[in-house]
Amino acid sequence: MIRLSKLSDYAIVVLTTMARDPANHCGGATFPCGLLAQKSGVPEPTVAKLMKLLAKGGVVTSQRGMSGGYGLARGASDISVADIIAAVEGPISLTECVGGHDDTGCQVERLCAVRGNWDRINTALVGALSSVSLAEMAEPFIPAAYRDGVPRIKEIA
Amino acid sequence: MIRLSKLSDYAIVVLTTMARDPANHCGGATFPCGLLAQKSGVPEPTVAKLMKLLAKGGVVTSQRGMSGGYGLARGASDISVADIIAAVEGPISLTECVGGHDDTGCQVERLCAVRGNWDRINTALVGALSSVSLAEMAEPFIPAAYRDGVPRIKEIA
DNA sequence: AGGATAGAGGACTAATTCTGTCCTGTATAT
DNA sequence: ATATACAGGACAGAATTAGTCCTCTATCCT
Repeated sequence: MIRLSKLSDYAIVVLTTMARDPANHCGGATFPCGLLAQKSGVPEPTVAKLMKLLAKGGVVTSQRGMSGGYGLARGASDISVADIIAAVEGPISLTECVGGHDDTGCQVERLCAVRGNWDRINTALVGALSSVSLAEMAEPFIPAAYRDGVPRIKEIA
Repeated sequence: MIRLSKLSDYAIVVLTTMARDPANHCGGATFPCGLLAQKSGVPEPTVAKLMKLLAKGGVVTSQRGMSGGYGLARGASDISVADIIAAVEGPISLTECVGGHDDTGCQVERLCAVRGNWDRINTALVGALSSVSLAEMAEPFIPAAYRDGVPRIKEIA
């Protein structure tokens, strides 16, 4: 299974929480870690770790001092899932030997003529992750049965 | 970094070796583990482990006994990278809570309204991995400078 | 038939990576 | 001045992965 680290998963959850919060409807709202932990259900130390990474990655802005906190660096539609993952986990790549890491001492290197071809897959992957924005992730999840105008139970009765 | 396990990486390398081998030009050739290890540069015990998984996943066929070995189950163009990864690592999904795992005891579940939205990303990811075939991975890697008909050094002189 | 080859299946150890937590230092608003 | 809140790094425990090995079964060749 291709795994996303839990940290990235949490990042999406926390950022989604921020994007959804009414206080952020005008944009620019800041939330301290404790509040984010409370609203999202993610443990506070973990939230703190996360936000530091996200701030460094330019996904959120930070404000120190009293009544400080973190806020989205730009609109939720302008933040892609790829941005978030890159901030938390570093550059997105499936294998180690993509992008000029000639010093990894890969024993198969001499015989491995596959290397360059991974680029295609990485490109496809990054494209897929870039095509989904935080705003889309923040949309309420609607079970398939209720999509496309299928009437609710109440309306059936 | 979204990481592919090393095993999957090796799988691509080994399968690529098989697809490229002249003996397989007519298709249906079988290679014992030892030979595959030798040709690919991947340690033999690892190759053995790999091939078992790939056989179980239907990517390769196995033939026991003397002069037996493994062969591609179908043409290299009909084997996608997604097939290979699925065989080695199990179902492709970025997060644990996709696909009805209601018993994982996810503490955030109640507050996590993101779950269903991961499907979009998973779909995009699987699409990306399905769109690249083993045959494409087996193509010799040509540095960008020499693509698109740029003459080789020899031809320049 | 008998021996040699080669895969099937599973168990196990070591290493790596990830997770989650804590501590100290610095900036800011009241 | 002081309390709040982020910045940065260090660290121990847990979980996963990697890699190896052993035994059993099937098939081919002599």
